Order: sequence, then structure tokens, then C-alpha cells
Amino acid sequence: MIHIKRCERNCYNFNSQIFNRMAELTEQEQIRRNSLNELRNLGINPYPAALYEVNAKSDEILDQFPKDNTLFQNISIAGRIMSRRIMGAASFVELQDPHGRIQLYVKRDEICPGEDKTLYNTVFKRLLDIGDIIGVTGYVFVTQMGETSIHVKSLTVLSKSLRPLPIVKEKDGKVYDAFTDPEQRYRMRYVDLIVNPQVRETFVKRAKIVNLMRDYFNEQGYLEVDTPVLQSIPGGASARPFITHHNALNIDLYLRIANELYLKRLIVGGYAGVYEFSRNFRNEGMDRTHNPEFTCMEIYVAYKDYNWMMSFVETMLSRIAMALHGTTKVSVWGNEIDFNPPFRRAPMCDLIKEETGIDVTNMDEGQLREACKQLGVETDPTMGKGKLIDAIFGEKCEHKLIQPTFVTDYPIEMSPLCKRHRNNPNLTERFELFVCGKELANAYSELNDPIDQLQRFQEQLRLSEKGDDEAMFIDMDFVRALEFGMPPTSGMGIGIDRLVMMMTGEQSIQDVLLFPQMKPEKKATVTTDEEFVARGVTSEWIPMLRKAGVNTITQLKEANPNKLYNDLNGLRKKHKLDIPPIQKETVESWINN
RNA sequence: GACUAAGUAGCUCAGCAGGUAGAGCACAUCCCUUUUAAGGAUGGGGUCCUGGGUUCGAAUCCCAGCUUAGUCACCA
Repeated sequence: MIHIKRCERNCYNFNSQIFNRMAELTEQEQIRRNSLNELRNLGINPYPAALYEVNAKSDEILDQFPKDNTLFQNISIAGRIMSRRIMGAASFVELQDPHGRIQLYVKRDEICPGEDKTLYNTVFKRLLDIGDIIGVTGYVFVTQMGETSIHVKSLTVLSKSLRPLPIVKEKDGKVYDAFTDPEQRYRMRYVDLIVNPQVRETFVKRAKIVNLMRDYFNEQGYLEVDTPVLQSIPGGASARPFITHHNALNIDLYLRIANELYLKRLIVGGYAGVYEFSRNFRNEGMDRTHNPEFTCMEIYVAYKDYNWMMSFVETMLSRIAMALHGTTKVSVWGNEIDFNPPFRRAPMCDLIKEETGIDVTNMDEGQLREACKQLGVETDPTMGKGKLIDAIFGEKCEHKLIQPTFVTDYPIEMSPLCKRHRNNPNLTERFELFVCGKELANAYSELNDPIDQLQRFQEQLRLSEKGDDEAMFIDMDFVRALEFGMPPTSGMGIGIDRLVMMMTGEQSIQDVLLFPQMKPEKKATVTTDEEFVARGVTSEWIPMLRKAGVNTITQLKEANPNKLYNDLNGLRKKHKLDIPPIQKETVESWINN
């Protein structure tokens, strides 16, 4: 109930802000609203209900017409006006449809064949703006300047835009006045998508990557599944979860940090392979590579081990690179990365030895602390053996793994869900794939020994009691599932956001998420007109009051009556208001009411 | 969480030995009836992020806060 009430209140506040927007419209917004009204007065619906038949795409016209100029002689196309060059009786418009941009040639006597030239002179030239959405019919031709264009025979208003767009211009591949402010781009992604075509392209690539993976898994008969996002035990990873509350059950639930334990239950259930594109939530820091909600693809395949999984991943990644770029070589953050299999495979301890000269393979916790000290790696008392080794690896090795590298055979303390190594009980059959110094994928030969699993969970509990607040919870139902018997299985998780970053060369996770998490937009607390009226303010003065910087009752109470009286009459003059000047006594009565 | 930088017109940005707020694009009106980021002329548009302080006077200097970005810390 508490949550719902709070929501309703926020919505209410938000709405009262919208009601007040009229008072704060910029000149350009007001002009567009006036145009909107004029359109209606001319009998033109600026937001018509009927569908608009489209039978051509800008990119196809530009591609095919130069080869065969008998095509596209009776087309219908719709999109957004991105620029206009009006030259008296003829004009040129850049129209942006979902596939690109194409120039329109609009001639007065063509769209207004009769005496009445209103559609051209008034509607097109004066009442339409950059950003408006229109549909046109006509035929394709090439202008004197050699540009493939559409000769417009009819024009229909499909949607009037009330806010001016950022104007981005381009000449010979050079972009002028680009819309670049990250805050505005992420908060108003719709604007970003309108004016920055490369942004639209990034998300097309993202979808392509996901589809390629899905096809790859389905080809082999693995099943796509959905598992719970709301979990009473947040398992499958080491991370701090978000907590939420279920009212009917009256229990706290966690948003999932991983879906691993559920997918393995399904392998127990008998599927050959299962996978899920899983939105995970982790209550941790945010930076260029971390968003609180992010997407992981996890896949589990029965009767396989981690060696098989390495080959499986290699093939998948090289296929994605080929499909996107036509080559396995991809430029990522200044490096040329080659996803051509096989990738290098190296045990973690070998890599540490390679970089530091120290062999940590059989060290105990004390020796590891000493090694960390020697190497200048910071430690704290809560760290166990696994975390100490991980600290050394993270500090000394990770950033050097530029070309795709499978780091294998992690210490057992770091991997409580992973099967012991077949040749060394202190290690696990785990690999992580590093590309460009970043972890991209993580995989195991899954632990299917229920007794060992319970002991590992209990070890996590000890770490937790020692102060490690990310140690895993014990999931007894998962142990019970293993007790029924899980086939030998290999599982792999891959960060989709990071994969998309690498495959598109984007530097920030915010550029591969349509709506990255931001702090809520600051909303000015604005008093409603009604509240001002209740205080005695006459409605015609309310906009002026706001212009004078008085937006709340509190501000009004604290205002200097002399200053406000002067300001208001100054504004009256400035805006040539047709109302009598305000009296000082009136202003005082508002303030002291 | 710490440090650094930024926040000025719808957009991109100037302005800062403190003295009436600027440009380009966009917008409006007019001219021209015409092709390439922009033909010409004129004009309107600002809570210089917010709140304090110093000062006769602050967009500019100082302090605090908000938002964003970057680096680090934490974290996969």
C-alpha cells in the first residue's frame, strides 16, 4: 500500500506540473501551438486517425532509382521534416523516414493545382515546421543538382510537433552543431534517436546480436525459457541485490542478480539445454561499464564440460563478428580484436606467474597475503584465499588481456557453484573470457555433487560471517534439486551489454542501453494556478507572477511587496498586456493573505 | 563514497583584469521566386543551474547545494 500511495502522489505532482506548462512555454513552442490552432481552423486535423499508406522506403529509392529510372513513379512515403529550403513557389524538404533521409521537391502549383494556394502558402510554408511528420505522394526524379528526390504531388499533415528539435547539419560527412550533451541524449533518447542516425543504428546492431545468438542456440535444439525475476533467495552470483516487498504475501523479495540456479534446476528436469536473456539487477556502483540493470545471457547444456563450452563460445562470437562486420576483426576501443577461433586458453595461475614471476598455485592464505604485500596489491582482513588471488589477477593481469583469452582453472574459493578440476582439487573447471581487458563471459563445468555444493554454500556462509557482504546465500531448494541428480553440465553467462559495446565499439554502457539509469529529473516544485487563485491572485497576473520568479506560495509569502509590485507592472508593459496596472495594495494582500 | 571538470537562447558554443548578456543555426516579418551545413534584410527570444556571501555593482570572485561527465574506490 505504501508503495502504491507514493506512486499516485508522484503522478499527481507530475500532472500538476504539466497543467502549469502553458505558463512556461518558450516563444517557439507558443508559435507552434498557434500554428496547430490555425491548422485546425483551416479544417486540417494535425493528428489524423486514418492510416497512411506507405509504399516506398528512402534507402531503397536512393539505392535503386539511379539504376532504373522507371521505378518509383507513383509512390507514397511518410516521415519527419528535418530541414526546409523555401524558395518562393518551390521548396526542398529533407524527409526522414525509418530508413534514412530523402529530399522532397515541393512545387506550389503542383500541390495546389487550382486557384486556392493555401496548402502551399499557408500550410506548408508557414504552419509546418522542422520536426513535423507528413506523408507525401509523387514520383522520383533527379534534380539539376543531381540529387535523387521526390516530386511531391500531394501532401498530408500526419503529426504536428510542438517542440523544436536540435538542428544537426551535415556537409561532406562533417557534422555541425551535433546534439551531444550526454544528459539530454540519455534523458530524451527519443530526440537522440531522431537527430543522431548512428545511435539508431547501434540499437539495430544490438537486436541483431541477440537474434544471432538466439538462432545459434535454437539451431542446436536448446530451449529458451523464462525464470523468476522476483526471488526470495538471490542466488547464482556474488552481488548486492535490490530488495522489494510483496504485499499479498507480506514478504520481502529480491530482484534477481543472476538466473543460474533456476536454469540448472531445469537441467535437472531433463532438458538438453536451456538459455535465457536475463535482465539482472545489482545494487552497486554505476560507471562506464556498469548499469544497475543489465542483460546477461546464460546457457546450460547437459553432458558437456567447460572445454566444449570454450569452442561453443568461440564459434558464437566469430559468427556474430562476421555477420556484423563481414570479418572476424573488429576495432574495439583503439584495438583491433580478432574473434577468429581458437582463442588463447591459459590457466589463471600461469598468467599470474607470467606477469609477476610468483607461483600462487599452492600458497595458503598467509603466503598469499605476503605475495600481495610484495606486489603492492591492497588487501583487507575479510578476504579469503580466492579473493586474494583474484585481487592479484585483477591488478596485474586483467588489463593486459586484449585479444580474446580464456582464463581457466580458478581457485575453488572463488567459484562456489563450479565443479572441482579433474586434475587438481584446489582448482575449478571454470573459465572467464577476457577481451580488451574486460571480462566478457564466465563459464563452468557445473558442480553437480549435492554434498560438495552444500559444503561450498556453508563456506560462503563463513565468509559472510567474516564480513564479506557479497558471499552467496544458501539455497536449500537448489541443493535438493541436485540431490535428485543433475547430469554433467556446462554453463556459460555472457554480458550482453558489454558484448554489444565491443561489437559496436561504443565506449559507454549508456550508449548500448536505450534508457540508462539516471537520477530523476529535478522537478521544480510549482504551485498550481488554482492555489494562487485561492490566495486572491487574479488569473491574468499568474503568468506574470511566474515570470517574476514567484512559482510557489512560499516564494510569494517571502516576496518584497515593493519589488514585486514594480516587477509586475514592468512585465505588464514589456508584454503589452491589455489589463490595468496592479495596485501595490493588491500585491500586499496576496503576500499577507 | 573521494577528487576534477562542466552547466549561458530551442540546439552548438563565445563572453570571466567584476560595469546594460553575444554569435551561428533555429524562430518571426519582409524581400527574392531561386538548390545544398546557409540567398538577402530586419526582428523577437535569457531565472547566465539553485541558494548564500564579498562588492556601489556578480554570468564573471568566494562558499554551499543540485545535475552531468571523467578518474579513483567499491563492485562483476
